[in-house]
Amino acid sequence: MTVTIYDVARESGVSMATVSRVVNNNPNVKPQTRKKVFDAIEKLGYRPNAVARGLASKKTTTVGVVIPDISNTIFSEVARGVEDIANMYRYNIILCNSDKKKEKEIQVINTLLEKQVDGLLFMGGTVTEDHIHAFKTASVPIVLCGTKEESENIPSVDIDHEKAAFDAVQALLNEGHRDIALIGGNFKDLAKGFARYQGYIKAIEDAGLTVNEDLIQVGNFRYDSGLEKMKYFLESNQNVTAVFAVTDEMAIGAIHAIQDAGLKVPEDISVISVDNIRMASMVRPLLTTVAQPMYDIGAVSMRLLTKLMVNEEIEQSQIILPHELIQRNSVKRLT
Amino acid sequence: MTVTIYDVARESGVSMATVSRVVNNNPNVKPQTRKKVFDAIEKLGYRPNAVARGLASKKTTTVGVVIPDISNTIFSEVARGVEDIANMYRYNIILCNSDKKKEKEIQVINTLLEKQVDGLLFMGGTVTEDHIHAFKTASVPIVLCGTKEESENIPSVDIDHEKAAFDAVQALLNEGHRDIALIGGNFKDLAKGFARYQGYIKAIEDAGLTVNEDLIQVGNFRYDSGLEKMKYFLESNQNVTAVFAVTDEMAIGAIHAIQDAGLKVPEDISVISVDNIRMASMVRPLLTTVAQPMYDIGAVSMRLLTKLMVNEEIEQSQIILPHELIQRNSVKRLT
DNA sequence: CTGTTAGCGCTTTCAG
DNA sequence: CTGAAAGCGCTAACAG
Repeated sequence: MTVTIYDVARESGVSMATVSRVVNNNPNVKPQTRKKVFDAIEKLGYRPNAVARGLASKKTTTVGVVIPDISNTIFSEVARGVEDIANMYRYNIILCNSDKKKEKEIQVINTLLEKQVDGLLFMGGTVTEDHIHAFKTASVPIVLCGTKEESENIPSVDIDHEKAAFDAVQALLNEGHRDIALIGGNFKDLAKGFARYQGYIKAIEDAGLTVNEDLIQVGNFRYDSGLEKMKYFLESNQNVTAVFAVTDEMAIGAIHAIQDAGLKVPEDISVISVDNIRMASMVRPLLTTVAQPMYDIGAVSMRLLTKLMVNEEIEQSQIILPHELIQRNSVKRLT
Repeated sequence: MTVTIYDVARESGVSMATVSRVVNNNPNVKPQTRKKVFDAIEKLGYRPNAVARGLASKKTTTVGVVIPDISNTIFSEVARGVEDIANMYRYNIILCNSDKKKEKEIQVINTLLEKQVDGLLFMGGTVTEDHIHAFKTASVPIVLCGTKEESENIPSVDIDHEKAAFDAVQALLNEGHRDIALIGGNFKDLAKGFARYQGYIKAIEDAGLTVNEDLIQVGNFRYDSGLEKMKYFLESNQNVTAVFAVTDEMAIGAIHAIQDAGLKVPEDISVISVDNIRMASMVRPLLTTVAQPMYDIGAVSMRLLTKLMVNEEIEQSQIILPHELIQRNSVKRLT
């Protein structure tokens, strides 16, 4: 039924080894022989079986990717970078959603390893002891994408979230703002929740101001919570002239809360955040934000992984990508 | 180095076959034996090799998914539905971006087939003869997700794009609008481009009106083109009271063009579209649109594929999912 | 309930 | 430049 390498060998009058060589572009084959084999392949409609190849060669040319949620634009942009580079190096991607649930993460890591992936890309929240344990049982390289862990023993690529937040808040400070509210995220989320919160604190204190706890609310990174927390600030009559939201989505929610209250951004209140999702330039006013290079985070992670998979020399295994303030129209100088 | 089923067999004093049975939950194993085997597995840290299993059993429990662009929210929401259901039935997903390029599509279909996936989910634009040819060489089931092809011989799941557009335009008509502009998409895209255009035409004609070619512009489905085409209508002083954009993104672009011109939505011009992406409820005014059940399209496709993969009886292989008008705030009755 | 024995389709020494 | 042969780690009859 299915045509195998053996059939091709017989048809073209050579051995399996030779067919294997031509299929794998091994140069040690006489052109004539090569042609005979190609003809037979064509004639029989032969398609190499990657599973058999994987078993024999112990390489599957596929890498496992564990991602919190592919339908979340941040992650899907990262995933695109991952896939493009994977594709460039002829790897395929097995994608698994984890919803940031530890159990699920560990579970998918294991099934990915059973599938004999040549490498693993892990995107997610926090890397716990259990994760590290699971990684240790792997005999293939792993890189953390958009996260990192304390010991810095596992290769990773991310931005400096604290500094990004710091820069955002400082941009507000530079425009004369002093009463700056924070719409943060769960501190359990080390990167976006905690580090970005820290950046806010640090910027405020660096400016010689004191942090006002009343000006801090924590949401869940999403639009609705940004809207809700901003509404709270407005209704509780806090005297804020600017707000820093740790994600664009929350910032956009905040903008709408402000607008819904009959106020204007940035005339009445300025808004800034971190991320630069596509939507940031699809709102009115256009959102000023600190851009995190999503695509690049994915692309660079994958590139790093490809090197690791072929035991290439690595100069730097803890990569911090640069971020950049994108000035648009949601921040105004305080007069 | 790596521990195999053979090592476990030796360690637990049984045969490979028995180990295989307990690993695969075959009930024909005495509890005691089962326990011995589990102990050995635990002790040796055995992890089944899915590649070897795949070669021996001719099943890989993985399905290939070809998707135009995972970073596009529409597709990533569909992909989430696909993954959830795949996961539920213990399948893994190999994801390949195609950018809707025919060459790339055909190419990834082939590599997916080489990887011996148990089934294929194809999302993309148009299904050509070449695609059909590629599908024919496959010995595994295929389902089209968010597309379909003329002959209706390939299982598919999608919505009725023409009817969805028709309903959107009719909603405008019902509110008294007569001068309705269309911001369409490339007609080469049969589903979103052509079918939705047809729905517009049909609704206008059904209402006894005549189509005004001056009120038709075609964009590229994205935000910027919606903005630009609307700007054109505004500047060319067309007397429109409402616009139907074939995608939410273009509709949001149109809303912003209107607002940028100092007019209001829906007071001055009403806007409606089809899709209901998440962003539709993250803009001001909230976008009125005909919802296409993205997640379900993915979920149902995958469910259909799981049935096909186990040769289950299929009652219906051309599935049309329902769409629904979501009334929000971007449409107003013409007074 | 358990063991034996063929392969699955390919890569990879090792010879020549 | 080419061929023979030994697996890769597992499943699936088949026999008992």
